[in-house]
This record gives sequence, structure tokens and C-alpha cells, in this order.
Amino acid sequence: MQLDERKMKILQAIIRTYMETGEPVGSRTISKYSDLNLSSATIRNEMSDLEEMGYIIQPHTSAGRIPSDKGYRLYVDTMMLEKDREVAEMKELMLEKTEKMEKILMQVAKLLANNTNYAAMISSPQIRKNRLKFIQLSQVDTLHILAVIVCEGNIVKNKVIETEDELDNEDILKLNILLNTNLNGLAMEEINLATIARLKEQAGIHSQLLNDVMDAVAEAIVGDEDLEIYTSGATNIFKYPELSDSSKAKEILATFEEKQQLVELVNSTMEQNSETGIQVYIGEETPIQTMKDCSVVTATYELEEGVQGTIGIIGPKRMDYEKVVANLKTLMNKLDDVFKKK
Amino acid sequence: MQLDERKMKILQAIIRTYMETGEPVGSRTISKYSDLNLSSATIRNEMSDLEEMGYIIQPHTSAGRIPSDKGYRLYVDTMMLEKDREVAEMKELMLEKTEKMEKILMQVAKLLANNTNYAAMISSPQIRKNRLKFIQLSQVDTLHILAVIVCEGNIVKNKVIETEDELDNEDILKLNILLNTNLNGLAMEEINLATIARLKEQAGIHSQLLNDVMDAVAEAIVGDEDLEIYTSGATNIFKYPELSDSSKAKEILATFEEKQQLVELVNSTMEQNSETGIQVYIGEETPIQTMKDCSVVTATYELEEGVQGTIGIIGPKRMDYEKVVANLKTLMNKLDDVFKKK
DNA sequence: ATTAGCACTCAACCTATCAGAGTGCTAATA
DNA sequence: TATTAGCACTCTGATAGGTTGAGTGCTAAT
Repeated sequence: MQLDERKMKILQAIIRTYMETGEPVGSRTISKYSDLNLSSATIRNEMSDLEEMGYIIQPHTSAGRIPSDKGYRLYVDTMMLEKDREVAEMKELMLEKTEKMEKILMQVAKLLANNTNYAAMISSPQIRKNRLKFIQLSQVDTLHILAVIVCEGNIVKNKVIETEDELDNEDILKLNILLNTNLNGLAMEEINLATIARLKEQAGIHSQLLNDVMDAVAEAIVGDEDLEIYTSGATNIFKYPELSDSSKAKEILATFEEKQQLVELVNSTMEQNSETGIQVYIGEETPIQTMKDCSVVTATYELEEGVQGTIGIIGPKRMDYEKVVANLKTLMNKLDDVFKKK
Repeated sequence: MQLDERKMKILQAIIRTYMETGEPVGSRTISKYSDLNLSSATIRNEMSDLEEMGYIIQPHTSAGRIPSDKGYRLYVDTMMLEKDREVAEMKELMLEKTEKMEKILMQVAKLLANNTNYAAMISSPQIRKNRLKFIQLSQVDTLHILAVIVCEGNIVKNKVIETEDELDNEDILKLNILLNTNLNGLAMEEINLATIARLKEQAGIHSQLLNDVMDAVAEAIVGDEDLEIYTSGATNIFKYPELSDSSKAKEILATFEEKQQLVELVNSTMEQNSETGIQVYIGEETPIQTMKDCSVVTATYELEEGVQGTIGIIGPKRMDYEKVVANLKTLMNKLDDVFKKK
């Protein structure tokens, strides 16, 4: 069977109506409130076809139809792409001051949740291919050394290291010079065993300390650990009856609380970089199993080359995809402004 | 009217039973399942008295009784205190490595939530009366200075400062010495205008930079900003029908998501330091308005003199108070072990 | 002071009924 | 041949009535 223009229009009308109401939509509704000028009987025939083709589903005999995952998918793929070719002129931002950053990210999540009435999440930007800018060791007291590591993009990490043998200022100065001359500008994959061995040799007796420092450096550069995720509006799911029965709601909210699973969402989003940066997962397509009754829209934002994070919207399958995508786009621009202003 | 021994026992039985079942409890139940050997009629008379005195409530005629806030309060005050005099031998812990810290705190929250089946929260330790240990400025690039501030207890903060005029290494060295000789060992309240004025004078042209640094220092010492709160098991509230109707659940969960209100809970807990460190808020007593249908049990933990945080359990009013308090106590000991081991 | 007994109340549950929305099918129509 | 009108049928959801069981308050007997 062919999915001709008319069927397409009817499908579209069904999805639109269903989004508004959340109720199964019947033939008569479409017949009356669309500009197709067809009788409900005709619509019924077409709907019957659409159902056979798998685009819509009847929850039970004598109920209206609701879109299937396949139907939503079609909707998103086609209806969306029309609007979408107005490409992305993207950001070029500064990031420093992680504390402020946190606040902005939380603000963004909140704003998004309020605007869309869905649940929102945003991940802190991740640095890919990060390079070391400089290292600074300083003595805190006789037994503790503070290592401050600054990477490209002014990402700062610190680590307090407990030392076994006491060090004097001179030792530390030497180590500082040693580390900086040997490691500056290197990315993680370039710091290999040979480099480290050479360092150790030159460091002499302080090789234990050096080990700890290297650990800290590795962590700072790879930096997978401190992927922070901020969420907002998780309770918005109560606005959608199809999600708010207690067991479903519980699962979804627990996922939001246990941010671990959201991290996976972020990772899977990062891997597939689509052209527009926006991805839509419908129902079972989602990488998070517990969200199989929802749809998830994610976008990747980029502050500067190689520094990027993920924004996501989680809502019911009858989510207003156009609105969400529009929101995500304008939001990215706003984000841009905020960072540029500083 | 007097609250004699027997009334007390009946009240206790009512509360215990209500905790288990969550249903209003009737006279017959008490008559059968308590060791009082009284007929239901007698119980009914006593219950009538108890209701008049305000310890129990009848949701509607011909339903059983449930404990009122006042009843719970009595229960907690008396029943609890018996068990409670086995004081608190407390902690003496190290803290460094805030990242590890985070993980431990999250773990604790999780454990507590799992153990009790209520919602749990824990705040990161706050430092009261903090003193500056040392400051280190270093040049990141021509326009950025990194200020690293270490406080007593090895709390590290850093701030990247944008400079207007270019600085050379010598300038920075001077500033470093200046700051350290003048500020070391001082607490916030000791850094007054006079000190700052003197510093500015000596800093000469770099007074703008000095301003920024002082801001950073102030923030590091006061450090009210980075009160982190970790939660777990928020969705446990669905286990209690009296809380899980959608509007109430929504409110409570939103409070958990918006950690702001929990901060207030932490603050109010910190202010009133009871002897045992454990406080119980029942119903309307709670500092968080949205939790008026719940009970909140908070405890203050202390890592070392002046470094303390808050743990809290949020559950239904029919929470098993004894269990919760016991849990909090053993948990504190566990926390102790964890930190001591390191 | 305690208890047994009785009448009464109320929420919860079950059942039946009914209206409304929706469908599928068939026959009439353009 | 495509569309439409009409009709019988199905299913959900709301409403109303009836029943049950748990619980109470009161009174009279112990």
C-alpha cells in the first residue's frame, strides 16, 4: 500500500490532535477539524489503512487511534526536517569559572523545563582531547602537597597529596620545573610510559610523589569523572496522565534521581553526532530502558572546539516535537549570548 | 483529664499499629492485639478521651483513629528518650579529596534510603569559622591569573581572574608574598577594611586585581555557596499511599529536586544544636512548608571541630522513628570508620 | 469500672444502567 | 470508482443504587 499525500495529512492531523489532548482521536474529529473536507467515513477507511501499515494503533475496539512509535518517527523525520534546514550557526564561548557555570547550567535546565512543560536535563561540558596547560605544586604543610592542574580552556583541577617524606621548598621548585618542561601542551595519549619513566629518573627519590601527581594529571585530562548532570522539572511528568501512574512515574523519577543512567544517555548522544546536533528517540528507541514510554530529545551544545555537552528533554511520546526543537535551538543561541557577554 | 499509664499504652499501641498498616486503627484491633486484656468497649472509651485530649484524630465518623501530630510528638519524646541516653561518641575525621567525599556522601544517602525505605538527604560538610592557610597566585596566560586558596582542613578553591594590565612573573611573586604574609591564619571576620586598605597601598597599581583576589578569598572562607546536597530514594514516598497521590507527591518530589529548600532545612538544623544531634520534626513543625504531611528526622554529623553537615530522613508521619534514629546513629559510626580507614 | 449489646454511620465495593464516542460494514450516490 | 450516509455494534466512563463490614457511641447489665 502507498502512503500517499492524503494519508500523510491525516496521520499528521492525528498526531497533532493527539498531542494536544492526550486522548485517542477518532475519525469524526479529524473530519471536522482538518481542512481536508472529507467525511468521517472516508477518514475511517484511511485510518484503517494507516493502522494496517503500522503508523497508528487502536488501544481497544471502538476507541480512536493513537500514533505508534513508527508513526511518530515518520512525523519527526519528515515534518521536522522541513523546518530544520536553517542550519546551526554555532557558538564560540569562553568557559572559565566553573562555579558560575554550574549556576548557568541549572538555570538553563530550569528555563527549558518551564518553557516546555517536560523534564529537562543538561550535562556539564566535557572536554575531548584536552591538553595540559600547566601544573603547579605547592606546599600546604609539612605532609601535604597541593597539585593544581590547568588544562586548555582554563579547566582547573586540584588534588591534595599526602607525602611520605618531608620536602623542602627547593625540592618542590625542582619538581615544578621538571613537570612543566616535560608535560606542557601534551594530551593524555601523548603521555606514555617512556615520558613517565624519564620523569621518574630525573625526579630521583620523590618517585612516589611523582606517581600521585601523574595520577592527578591523568584524571584532570581524561576527566571522565566529573560529568555533572543537572535536571529540572522532573515532576512535570505528572502533567501527562499516561506517564503518571505510580509505577511508571516512580521508574522515571528514579532515573532522574540516579543520574548514572542519564550519563549513559549523554554518552550515547555524544557518540552519534548528527548534522543538526539534535536527536529524537521515540519510545523503545531510547538508550535508557526505563524511559521506554517516553520520548527523549537531545541536543549537543558546543562552547568551543572540542568542548561540548548535552541538553535533553524527556516527555511523553505525544511531545510537541516542533516546539521542543525550536526551544532547544533558541536556547543554544541564548547560551551563546550569556557566555559572550562575560 | 489525666494521661495515665493505660491511656499511654493504648496511644502507643495505636501509633505502632498505624505505622505498620497505614490504616486508621479501631478499638477492636487494639483490644485483640495488645496485652492489655481490655474489651473493645473500654478501649473505645479511652480512645474517646484521647481524642478529646488531642492525641488522636478520627478522619471521619465510624473510621478508626490515627495519631495526631501531638500524639506523634508525645510518642517521640517519651519512647525515644528511653533509648536515647546512650550518648554519641563522635567522629574525628579527615576530609581532603572532596571528589572522593562526594562519592561517600552519595553512598551514605543511598544506603540510608535503602535501609529505611524513606527518602534521604545529606549535605556536604560546612566549615564554620574557617581560616586561611595560604594563597597562591599563578599566571595562566598573559591575561589570566589563577588564584588558589587553601583553608584550614585543606579545603581548596580556585578562581581564574581576568586581568586588565599585563603582569610579569615578578609582579605575581610580589603579590603572592604580600598576600601570604598579611592574610595567613586569618578568619573572615579578622580581615577588615584596615587590612585591605593596607594591602592595596602596598600593591600599588595592581589594586584592581587585588580586589578580585579578595573577593575570591572571601568566597572561599565564607563558602556558603558550595553547600552540596545529595539525595536518594525520593521515590520511596510512593510506598506510602497517604503521600503518593499525585499532587502531594509532586510537591515533595519537586522540593527534592529543587535543592534550595533543603538548604533551608540544613540551616535550621545547624542552628539548633540539640544534645544528641538528632531532631525530629512532625508534620507542621517542619521548616519546609511543602513537607507538612511528612515527618523529617535530621542529624548533625561532625568530621572535626567546626566541620559539620546534616543528614536527613523524610518519610510519612507514621515513620518508624526508632528505626530511623537507630539507623542514623549506626550510620554515623560507619561514616567514622570510613574516614578513619583512609 | 468494665463489659456486652445494639443501633447507627460511613467508606468501599460491587453491580447495573446509560450515554457517548468510535468503529466496520453495506448500500446509495456523484 | 471514490466518497458518503446510515446503521448496528462495541467499548469506556460516569452515575446511581444496594450491600457489606468496620467502626463508633450509648445504654444497661455485671
